[in-house]
Amino acid sequence: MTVIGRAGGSGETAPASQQGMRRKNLAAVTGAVAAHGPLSRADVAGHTGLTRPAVSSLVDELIGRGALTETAAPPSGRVGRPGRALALNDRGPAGLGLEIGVTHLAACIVDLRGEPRVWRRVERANAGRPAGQVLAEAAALGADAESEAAALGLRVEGRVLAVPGVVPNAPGGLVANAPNLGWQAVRPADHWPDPATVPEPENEANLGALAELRQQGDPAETFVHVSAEAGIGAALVIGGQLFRGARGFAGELGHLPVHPEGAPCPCGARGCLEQYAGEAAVLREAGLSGAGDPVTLLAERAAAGDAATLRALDRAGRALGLALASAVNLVDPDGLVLGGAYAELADRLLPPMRAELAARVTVRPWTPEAVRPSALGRRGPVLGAAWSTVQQIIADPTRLPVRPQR
Amino acid sequence: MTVIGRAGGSGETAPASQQGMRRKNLAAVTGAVAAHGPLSRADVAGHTGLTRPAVSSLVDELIGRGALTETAAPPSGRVGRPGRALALNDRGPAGLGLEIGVTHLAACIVDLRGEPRVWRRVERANAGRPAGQVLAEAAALGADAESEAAALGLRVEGRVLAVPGVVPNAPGGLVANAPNLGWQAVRPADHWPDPATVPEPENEANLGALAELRQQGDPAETFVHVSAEAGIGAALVIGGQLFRGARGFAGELGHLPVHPEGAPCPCGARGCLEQYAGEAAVLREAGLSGAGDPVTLLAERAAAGDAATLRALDRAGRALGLALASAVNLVDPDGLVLGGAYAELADRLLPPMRAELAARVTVRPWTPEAVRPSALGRRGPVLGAAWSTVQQIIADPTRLPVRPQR
DNA sequence: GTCTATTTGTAATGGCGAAAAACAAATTAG
DNA sequence: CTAATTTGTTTTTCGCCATTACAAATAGAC
Repeated sequence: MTVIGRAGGSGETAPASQQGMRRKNLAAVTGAVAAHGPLSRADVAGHTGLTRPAVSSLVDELIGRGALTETAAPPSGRVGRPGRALALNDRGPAGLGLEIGVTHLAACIVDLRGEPRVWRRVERANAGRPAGQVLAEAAALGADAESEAAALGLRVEGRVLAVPGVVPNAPGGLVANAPNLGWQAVRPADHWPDPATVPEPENEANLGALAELRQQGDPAETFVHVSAEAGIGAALVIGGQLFRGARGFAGELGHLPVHPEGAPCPCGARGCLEQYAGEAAVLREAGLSGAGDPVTLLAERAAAGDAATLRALDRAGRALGLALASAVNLVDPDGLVLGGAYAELADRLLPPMRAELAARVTVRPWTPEAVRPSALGRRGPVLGAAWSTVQQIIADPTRLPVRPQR
Repeated sequence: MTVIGRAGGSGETAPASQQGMRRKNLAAVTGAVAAHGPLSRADVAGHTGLTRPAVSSLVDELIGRGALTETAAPPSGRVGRPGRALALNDRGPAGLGLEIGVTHLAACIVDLRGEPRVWRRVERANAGRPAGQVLAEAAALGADAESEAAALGLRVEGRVLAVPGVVPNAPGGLVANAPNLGWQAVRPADHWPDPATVPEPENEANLGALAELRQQGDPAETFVHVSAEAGIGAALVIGGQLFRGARGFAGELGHLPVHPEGAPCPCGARGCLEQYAGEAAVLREAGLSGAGDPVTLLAERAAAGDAATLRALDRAGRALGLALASAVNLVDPDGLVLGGAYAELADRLLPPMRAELAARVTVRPWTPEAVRPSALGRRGPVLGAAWSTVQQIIADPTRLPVRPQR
C-alpha cells in the first residue's frame, strides 16, 4: 500500500545511495513498461531518459527477478533492427486480494500486468459471526485460489484483505472497528491458520479507490471515491496516492454533519450523512424491509417507478451531494467517484447529487461530469486489494527475490 | 513552495542520476543542521547515515554555496578531538516575504536559520484600490527591506507575496480572485516595477500554515490551519507538506454548508460558514459597525462582557466547530490550528468550537486540545512567505549559486 | 542479390559519488 | 608525558550510469 502523509516514523531518513538510485531506475523501467505496454529496450530508454546500456543492465536484473519477460517481437514494419519486446511477466509474481463483506467472501489473484486470473466468491452471512470463524473461511478461500494460481505459474508475493471497517495507521494489521460485521479490535494475524499467508487488512473504500485509480488511467489524479452502502466511507486519493489520514481514519464521510439538528445517529451526533443516505435509512424512507440484497431491491422498485423509493433515493442523493460539497470545497479534487454498491443506483442518485454540488460549489470551476459512477462497482475492493501488491512490486521491484537461475 | 498532489505535469520523470543523489544528500546535510542546531561533521554523519568523508565533501560544497558556515566550537567537555560546529549561514541567502492585507502592507526578511531580521509594516486601506497602485507600494516596501538586509550581509534568493485570495495551480503567478481586495485575475508580474524582484503570489492561509508548521516543531505533522477573518480560508498540511488541491482551490472552508437551508451567501449557495463566522456576519450579529479594526473591537466588547458580542462569538465558534467536524471526519488530521486575526479571539471561540467538535467527532479518538490557537497570529502569513524560500533552499541547496571564491 | 542506411542491443571505457580503510590532529584521563 | 578517544581528511575501492564503439538485424535502393 503506497500511502502519503504517514507520520514519518523514524524521523531520520536513509541517505541517498547508489543502491537507492538503482532501485529507482529499476522502478522507472517497470513503470514505463506497465504504463506504455510492450516496449523494446530502446523504447524504455526513450521513456525514462536512461541510456540504452543502462536499460539493458536494468532489464537483465528485472528478468532475473521475474518481473519482466521477453515476448515475441511484434512485426514493427519500421526500418532497422527490430527490438525485442519486453512485457510484464504473466507467469510470475502475483497479488492476492481477499474481501470480507457483510454477505460474502471473495478472493482474486491478479498477475503483474494487473489482469485478474483467478476469481472466487461465496455468499456468507458474516454479520455477527465470530471473527475467527469468518477469517478461517477467508483463509481457506484464499488458499484455494492460490493453488489454482500456482497451476498457472503464478507466485503470490503479497496478500491484502479488504474489510468494511477502520484500519488504523499502525503496524501489525489491526481492524479497529467494523460495525457492519460486529468486529471490535480484530487482528487477522491472530486468527489466521497459516502464518505464512497472513494478509494485511485495509479499508475496502480505500482499496476500491485504488482499483478505480488503476482502471482510470491518469496515475496522478486527485479524487474522492465514495463507497456507499451500509456504512458510507470515502477514500482520498491525492496525486495518485492513497491518503489515510494522520491515524488512518480519513474518509469517514458517513458522519459528516449534513443537517446539524437532524436525526440522531448511533455515533452520538445528530444529522450525520448516514441517517439520510445509509442503506438502512433509505430502506426505511422507502418503506421497504429487506429480504435479499437491499441494493438490487431498491433498483427494482425504482425501475418500477415506486414513488416512496424514488423519494428516498432523491433524498439520499441530495444528502450525498451536500456532504460531498464540503469535501470538494476542502480538498479541491479533480473529480468524485460513486463506488460501492450504490454505483448500481447511479441513475437515480447522480442527478440530485450533481444538482446539490452545482449549487454549493460556486467559488471554483466545477462541472457536473466531475461526478462519475465507478466502472468496477462491487468488485472494486477485491481488485484493489489484489492490485495493491502488484502496484508495490512495480514501484519497487527489488521486493522480488532474485530467482536461482536454472 | 513545496507542495504535494500537483498534477504531475510532464508525466515522464527524470531518471535517478548521481547528480540527483548528490542533491538529495546535500539536502540531507542542510536538513540535519536545520533540525538539530549546530552540529559537527561527525554529528551530521550520525544523523544522516552518511559516512564522515561523504559529509566532509558535502559540507565543503555547502560552505562554497553559502548555505553553511563554521562557527566557533562550543566547549564540548567530551573526550577526543573537538568537532567544528556547522550552522546555517546567517549572513548569506535569505527570503523575502511580502503581504498585502485589506488594511496593511508588510514585508519581512528571514535568514537561513529562519530568524526574522528585517521588518516593515504600514497601514493602508487597500480594499478597492487599483491593484497596480497597491502592488507598486508593496514593491517599494520590499525594496526598502532588501536594502536594509543587504547591509546585514543578506542576499535575497526568493520572494513570495501573501494575498488574501485564490492562487490557482498554474505557472506565472496569477491571483484569480481576492474578494476582500476587489481583485479579479491580477498577475503581480504585470504591475511590478522591477522585473528582477517579482514575487510569487500565494494564498495567505497557506503561508500562515507553513509558518505554523515551522514554529511547531514536528516537520511531518498533518493539520488543518484555519485563517479566519473577513474571508475564512483553511490550509491543509499533509505530512508536513502543503496540499493545494488539484487546481489550487483547496481549503475553501468559508463556503462549507453548515446550515443547508440557512442564510443566503453572495456565492450563490445557502448557509455557508462565512454567513455565521465571517467578520461581517459576526459584527452584524453583535450589533456593531466597524470603525477601526473589527477584531480588536470584538475583543474589547467581549472583554467588557457585552451580551450581544458574546452571543455572536459563540455562534461563530459553533459554526466553525461544525465545519471543522467535517474536515476532521474527512481528513483525519493530528490537530487544528486557529490562525489569522481570529487567533486573538481564541478565548471566546475555542470553547464552543471544541464542544461542537467533541459532539461530532465520535468515530475516532479526539481530544479538545487538538484544537489550538496559532502562536504567530497575524504575523503568520508574512513569516510563512519569507520562510517558504528558506525552506526551499534547505530542501535543495543546489538552488544557490556557487560563490566565486575570493 | 547486393549494398547502404537505420535502428537495436551489447561490450569496453571513463567519470562521479559514496563506502571502507587508513591516518593525522586535537582533546581528556591517568 | 602517555594512552585513549574522537574528529576530520586522505587514499583506495566499488557500484552505477554515461559515453563511445561495435556487432546484429532489418528495410529500401539499385
